[in-house]
Amino acid sequence: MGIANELQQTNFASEEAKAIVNVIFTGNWIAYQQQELLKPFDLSMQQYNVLRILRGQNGKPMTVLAIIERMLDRTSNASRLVDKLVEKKWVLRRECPNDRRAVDVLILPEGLALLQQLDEIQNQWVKRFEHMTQEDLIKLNELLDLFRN
Amino acid sequence: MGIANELQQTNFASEEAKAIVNVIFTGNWIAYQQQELLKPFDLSMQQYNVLRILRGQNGKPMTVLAIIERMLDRTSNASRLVDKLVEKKWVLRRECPNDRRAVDVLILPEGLALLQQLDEIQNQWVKRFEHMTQEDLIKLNELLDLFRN
DNA sequence: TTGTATTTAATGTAATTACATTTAATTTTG
DNA sequence: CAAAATTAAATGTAATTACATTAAATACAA
Repeated sequence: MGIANELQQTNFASEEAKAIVNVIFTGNWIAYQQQELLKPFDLSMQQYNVLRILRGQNGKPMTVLAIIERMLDRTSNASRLVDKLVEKKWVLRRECPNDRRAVDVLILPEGLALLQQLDEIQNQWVKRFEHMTQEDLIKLNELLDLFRN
Repeated sequence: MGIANELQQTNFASEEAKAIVNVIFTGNWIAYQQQELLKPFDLSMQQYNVLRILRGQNGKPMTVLAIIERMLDRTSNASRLVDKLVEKKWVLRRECPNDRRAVDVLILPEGLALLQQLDEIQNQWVKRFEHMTQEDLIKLNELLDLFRN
């Protein structure tokens, strides 16, 4: 018996206590699935997140700091994350013209192509949530937002 | 502006896509808070989880494998996790009498006392969810369970 | 029984992460 | 302007984690 079922069975001190464990567990669970999905592309979730942030800029460059500010999972290692993306030729790094301390990062066509490919895979993949109604999903999102205040 | 607000603003491809990001993000967010809460006790979340599993045995020993099976966050490094708990004198490790390959792990009174102290802190801490009704929390737990199928 | 396979835990390792420090550039202040 | 403070990114490091391998004990099969 996995923990997935066990969560329903275990008796928690309170509904709050259960929600805390449930949110963490479900987050890890879905993160793991996403990692598996990205593995064939040699892409970590954080790298994927950075690529999508850069795509959102519509061609405009971003400094490393600006990237960090928008990352879901903030880390001071954004430099090394960008390193990996540069290595794989998905992004370009160059000195920022107005501020020589800063570094501009730009997504390359290869990176955009990769994201497009992943968009399609994700669209297929989310079909696993067909058992949830649109109303369920909206409510879940609302409650998670509420959970964080 | 943090990502917390940004989640509401960003336009996702679908409610499913938003839920995926939301569950992961909220999981990381609450896990971080829990880590901060445990930090003064020099206890990681995984160690805390193992201690609670052992408490659940009501004094009966468990093998490392049995612990792994019940862990929220499965890892093959349970050996090293138990190492840390032994170092801190919260648990006892001894050869399993019926199977000399296996190792029995037992929570010590010091470990139980630590957990009791943490129970109280957690009870105080969950008050931060007072803005959610009991009904909200139950619904959230249901939807998370549904999300995992 | 004896050799093979399996099980249990520990260990080796490479990569990742968190946290602090460093380096270089810019801004602020006197 | 010059010195001090701040900022941006990179780097060093120690700890953690994931994954594979090892070592020892047990189970199984010929």
